[in-house]
Amino acid sequence: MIGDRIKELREKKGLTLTELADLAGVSKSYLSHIERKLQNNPSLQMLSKISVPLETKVQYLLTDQQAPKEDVFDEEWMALLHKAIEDGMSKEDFVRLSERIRMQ
Amino acid sequence: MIGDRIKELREKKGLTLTELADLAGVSKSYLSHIERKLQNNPSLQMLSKISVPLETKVQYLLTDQQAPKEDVFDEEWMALLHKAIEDGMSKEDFVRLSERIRMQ
DNA sequence: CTTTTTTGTTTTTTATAACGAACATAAGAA
DNA sequence: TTCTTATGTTCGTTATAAAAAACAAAAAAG
Repeated sequence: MIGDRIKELREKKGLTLTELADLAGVSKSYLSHIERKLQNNPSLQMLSKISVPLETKVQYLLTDQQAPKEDVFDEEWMALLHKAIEDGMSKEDFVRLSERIRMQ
Repeated sequence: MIGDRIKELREKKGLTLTELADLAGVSKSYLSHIERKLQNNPSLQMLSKISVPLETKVQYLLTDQQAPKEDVFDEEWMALLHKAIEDGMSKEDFVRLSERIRMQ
């Protein structure tokens, strides 16, 4: 549910509800309602505003963290992989290092 | 913009505006407004309803029409990443790992 | 051709998202 | 202790998302 996701990201950033509301330019009353799921139908613009101080994208607000298997390759993963490849990571590099990390 | 995206997917599926509205359970008047961008602030529930007959996800409605993810990376990359994730690699792990590769 | 049905648009109305202000509660400072 | 100050909640209102209905234009059927 979107309310849980927002609260989770907000607290991960160490922001209070009031702080996030101010930074995002939305009312804290409504943010409170959303987080407690008294309302759970925010608009795109609302989500877009909130995503800025949370330093994320609207899409990521919608992905729940216990992603089902088919959802493993969400947009965020794709972005990360894309950037790594651009930075010069080869498949061999990846295999080598990921195995080493797994072993330790 | 979301209206263009919806119209694009609707037409790709060969659906009329009225058909999509009926299938999704939303009013055609509002759908018309959204597609023509007279309104461009739909709610999550609205997008969720529309995503069903369009056979897509809300997240994908929000992504602009770049190449779908399957086309960006090849099968081998997908398999490698999939395996690594199954072995417990988190996004944070991946970022650390790719930074190390970049540094070497 | 005329009539009917399909398409999307415009208008009007209703429901509710979202706001601002008042409020409660607790934590910290005096 | 009492007085602020920071936090989130509840209340009352406003703005607007979304529906329903009426409409226009075209396409298809007769």
